Amino acid sequence: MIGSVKGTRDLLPPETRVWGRVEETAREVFALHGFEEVRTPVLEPTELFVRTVGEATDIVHKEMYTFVDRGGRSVTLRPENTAGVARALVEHGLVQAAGVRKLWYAGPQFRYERPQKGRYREFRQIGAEVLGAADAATDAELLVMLFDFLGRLGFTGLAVSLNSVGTQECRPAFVEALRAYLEPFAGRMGDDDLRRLKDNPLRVLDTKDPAVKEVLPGAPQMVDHLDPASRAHHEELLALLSDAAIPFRIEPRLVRGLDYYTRTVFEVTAGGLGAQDALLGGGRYDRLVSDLGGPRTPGIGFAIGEDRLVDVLPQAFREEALASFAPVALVAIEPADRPSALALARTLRAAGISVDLDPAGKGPGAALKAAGKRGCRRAVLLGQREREAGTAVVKDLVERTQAEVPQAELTAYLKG
RNA sequence: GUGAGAGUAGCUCAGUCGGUAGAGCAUCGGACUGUGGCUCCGACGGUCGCGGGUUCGAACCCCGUCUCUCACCCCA
Repeated sequence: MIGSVKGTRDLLPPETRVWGRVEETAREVFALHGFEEVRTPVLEPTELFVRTVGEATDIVHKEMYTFVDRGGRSVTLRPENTAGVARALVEHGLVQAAGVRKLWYAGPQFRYERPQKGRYREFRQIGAEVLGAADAATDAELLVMLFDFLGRLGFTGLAVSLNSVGTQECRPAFVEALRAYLEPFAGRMGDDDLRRLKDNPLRVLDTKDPAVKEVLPGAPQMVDHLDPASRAHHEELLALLSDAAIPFRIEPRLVRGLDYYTRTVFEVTAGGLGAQDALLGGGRYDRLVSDLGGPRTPGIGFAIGEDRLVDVLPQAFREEALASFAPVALVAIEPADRPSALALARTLRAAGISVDLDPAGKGPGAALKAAGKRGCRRAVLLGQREREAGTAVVKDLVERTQAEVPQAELTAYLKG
């Protein structure tokens, strides 16, 4: 037997109904906020991610599916989607100084990691990006949209964790201040934190080591080292979110794993996800487009881990989605009933009723049993008697009741 | 890349001291040729993840390997 590749999985019915509903909801909500869909290739030039996500990041360093294609080009299965969206906009000349682009996407991403709860090698993200707007109001509106989406899925009690990581100009000074503060404590650090201290001291703020956590409250904070413009941006965002009643937490130690973030960064965590508890993450990336050779264009976006989202989806939304697929089973009792069954199916479908046509053969008993297992809630039976009377028997498979209905009234009966 | 646990029928699992494998559910057939879910009877179904070793003999012990689960790392 050939199994699926490690860390990938098949999504099968009825679970795919839930995924479909989540994606439909995203499409609706995002459209209400003026976002349009964008689809970019799964395969991108390796250089795209090296330049944007950052050569020193774990994603680029050890998690990418990178290979040389038959033409000798180094290509990579995208580990995230923001770089691809930015690349596409630059390539097609769609970023102009004056224009604002609001886009969303949904699709598979790939990272070569050891699978565990909430983490797969192929995973799906639903994300949105705003390019061409640098103001705090844009950040706020993006988060408003995000919470509108989460709210429609039925999530309650979620809050967004917020921080500012400053800019390329003010961050180095902070990093040095942090390093200077942490170095005296190197003696109590394990190998992981020593490596972080050397390569990327910001990551030490994320440590899980209790001995190191102990000294973090005294560490310098990024918010105290922001340049005046970044500070003003941060404070304006907090005020706007308060006004909009978006639940947020200021998280001075929040850092992100992608190099391209500037100023605003955020994430939402959720219970029930195990150790990988980040449901979504995002932030501002004011240098990304220019780093790709485009005009200087600010941007901000988020990416939701769809696998994780579905994993902790509120029960009511899940149940509604599962119940949303319930075609009417149309049973031709004898082979002679097939022509009229086909014609009737066509009429019902034209009226917007989902019809699952059962093959004649094993008798109505077997057909009804099979229909119930497929999730049909109602069945329409057609046999010689009905054919002669111009009627059909409509059976409620849940209530176990039935009624004989004139075929001319069937559409109205089934819709009513 | 590191660590821990697990892999037996389609699914959930049992399998004693090492003696050539079982249950429930599901599936199929029958009781029941125009009305399902309950019940009863029967059948189908396994290279015990894979490979090697120890042994007269391995689902069971040993080694390797693959996959899954969880955690580290990292992130969505």
